[in-house]
Amino acid sequence: MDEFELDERKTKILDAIIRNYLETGEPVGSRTISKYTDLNLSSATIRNEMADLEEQGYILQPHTSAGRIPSDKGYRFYVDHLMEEKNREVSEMKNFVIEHTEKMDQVLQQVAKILAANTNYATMVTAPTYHKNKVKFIQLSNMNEEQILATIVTEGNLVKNKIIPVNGEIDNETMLKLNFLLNANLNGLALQEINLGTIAKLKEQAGIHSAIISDVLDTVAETMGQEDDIRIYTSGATNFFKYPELSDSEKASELISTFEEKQQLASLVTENLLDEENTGIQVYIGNESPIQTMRDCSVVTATYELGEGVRGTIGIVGPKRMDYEKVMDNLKTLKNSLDGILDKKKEET
Amino acid sequence: MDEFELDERKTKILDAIIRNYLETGEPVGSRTISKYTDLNLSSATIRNEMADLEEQGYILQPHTSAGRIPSDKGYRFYVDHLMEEKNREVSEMKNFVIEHTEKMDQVLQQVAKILAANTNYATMVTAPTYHKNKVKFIQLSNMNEEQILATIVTEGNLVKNKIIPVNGEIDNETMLKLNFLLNANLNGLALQEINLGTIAKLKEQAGIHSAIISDVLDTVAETMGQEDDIRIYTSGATNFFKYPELSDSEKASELISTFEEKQQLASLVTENLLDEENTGIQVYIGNESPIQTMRDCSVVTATYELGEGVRGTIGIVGPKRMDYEKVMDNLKTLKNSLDGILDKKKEET
DNA sequence: TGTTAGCACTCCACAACAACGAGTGCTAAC
DNA sequence: GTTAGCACTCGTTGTTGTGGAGTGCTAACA
Repeated sequence: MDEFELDERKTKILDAIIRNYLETGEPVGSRTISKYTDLNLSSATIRNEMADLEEQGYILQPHTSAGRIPSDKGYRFYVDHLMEEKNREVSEMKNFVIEHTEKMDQVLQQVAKILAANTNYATMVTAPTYHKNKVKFIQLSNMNEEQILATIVTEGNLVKNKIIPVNGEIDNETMLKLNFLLNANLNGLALQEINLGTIAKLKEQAGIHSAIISDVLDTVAETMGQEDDIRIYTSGATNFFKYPELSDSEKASELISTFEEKQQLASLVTENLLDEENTGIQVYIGNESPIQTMRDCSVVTATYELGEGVRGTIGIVGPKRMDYEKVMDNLKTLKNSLDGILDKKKEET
Repeated sequence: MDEFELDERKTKILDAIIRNYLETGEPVGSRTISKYTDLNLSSATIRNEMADLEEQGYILQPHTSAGRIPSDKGYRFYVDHLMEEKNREVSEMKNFVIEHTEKMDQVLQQVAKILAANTNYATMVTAPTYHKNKVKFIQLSNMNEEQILATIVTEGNLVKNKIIPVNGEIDNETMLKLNFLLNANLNGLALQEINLGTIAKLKEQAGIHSAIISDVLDTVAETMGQEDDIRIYTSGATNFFKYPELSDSEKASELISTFEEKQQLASLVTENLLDEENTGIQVYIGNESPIQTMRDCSVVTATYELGEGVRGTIGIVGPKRMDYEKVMDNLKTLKNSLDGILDKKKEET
């Protein structure tokens, strides 16, 4: 119950300190606050209050004769209680996304880019993964004597192909039979529902072609079980240079590396994606983040859900003194634009 | 005819200056060279020779009382005439690549990573593009009442899918006819060979389904005309920080941005890929590079050819004082490993 | 009892300055 | 043609001192 530790005046002062620091990035002194607020208090009084706030752990003094900066606890209090939540429009984005849903990867890259340009922070967007996704359609076709092509489509319209080598061409009748077999047994099933029983039955009915069934099932598993390669798009990694507290070459280098080796970012994502309840926005301040290199940063992520079970994450990484209001506003609007797009598209047509 | 401008002694001195500078990154003075070489000359003599070399444009003096550093012209001379070309083995890479040719994108990312770790420079690898590529197989299939799935496979085994909306299901007979039509008319053709005549003929034969043919042809064009989205994998962008001459935040930021916005790197690639003759290794020193942000860097690229017409590029970007011998050695070995892999694989099976 | 003015103190930032040394060009002697 | 010697240049590094922003504390005040 943090908020009961602070009376109204202390709260106002803390709010003023943080807002000021968010703007300038410089430690803020008592005199500044005395003028900045409408409290009509002298700097001396403010100093007393600041001493208290420091004792309670909301602010820090980089060195004896400097002003104060917010601590992680201070930021957390700000995000939880002080910040106003705006609700602007980012409607251009909405239309943009809706109009281009086919070329998902380019759209997501573009989303990351626009968001980075908009906020001046580093951004990441993960491609939607298809939790609870179901097989919609499977097609085997003869390509030539040595190869057949397997195509698998899921409910989320994710398509995957595999070229399967075979010995000698398979005649058309067998092909039709195999196609029928696969679709009859697998369509509408989620990955978890395809159990050993189903597989055994399939293979039995396929007779001598059971090897092909195996290959197809492998591809199905690969298509639907995405955990090994979440696609992550990033942009604006060099924005870290814009904030002196992150721009010394060691820190910047670490952070940018993390963005370059995109897989490291996955840990920011996975826990949120799996949590069925979580539909909102997460804020990690400093050490709250699961990624060590980001201990001097804040991370804000939002989970979007294009359609039933089709989820991805958008994240913004910046200095702890990031403009939380703006960032969360951006993320919310974006999330709202993306949520349920698949369903909306269906309704339209 | 640069080499006739320099007598043997001047050449030796220039060689010594450049090698020394490659190692240290510091301007090198006459005394150092006097000891570094086996010429048994005093520093004063070296100074005289250095004055000549400077006048001829091979070396530069950052300021009056500093040693000399190589100019672009100096590096060029070094690369063209002085450097020894080693031929070590990077055989691990070879096996690695051969064993994993299915998951191309992961392999290429890995290649970029290994190369970056090996050289301590920034690296880029472009996915092979399929020049002169031909249609191998086209398959349309009914997914449900509203959608059909088009799958296109090229000679290079590049597969692309498109979901095409239709009004009402198409009966199986029509489907077979359309499939036959497409394959009979398009198989074996390169993009350039699919002309208006072919298209008109196709549409005519398709009758009321000519709209579907249009959609399929669009997808074919998209699959084979790759110029808009060359996939580029990068690694080690933060290596720029390792070289003081590139690590000030402005320069580093520019360079890293260029690597992040991968599309900007495409200009390094396109000219080489299209040039049928070019099979070797390109070196761009300083302003020779087509990318402005790399004026303080050197870029070395190699074009590999997995199979007939299936080409990609590997590039290394580092400071002008990069270890050209090592870099070119690495690239050559890698290139040799990749060249003709598709054909080799065929022979194996 | 809470608020404020005043003051001595701390400590960082920054500029000025000096000392150093690596390297040069030039001259004169070998 | 080569080299020793020397005066000179100029960037680097370390020192020193000054200014200012901000603090904590004390004492006076409402």
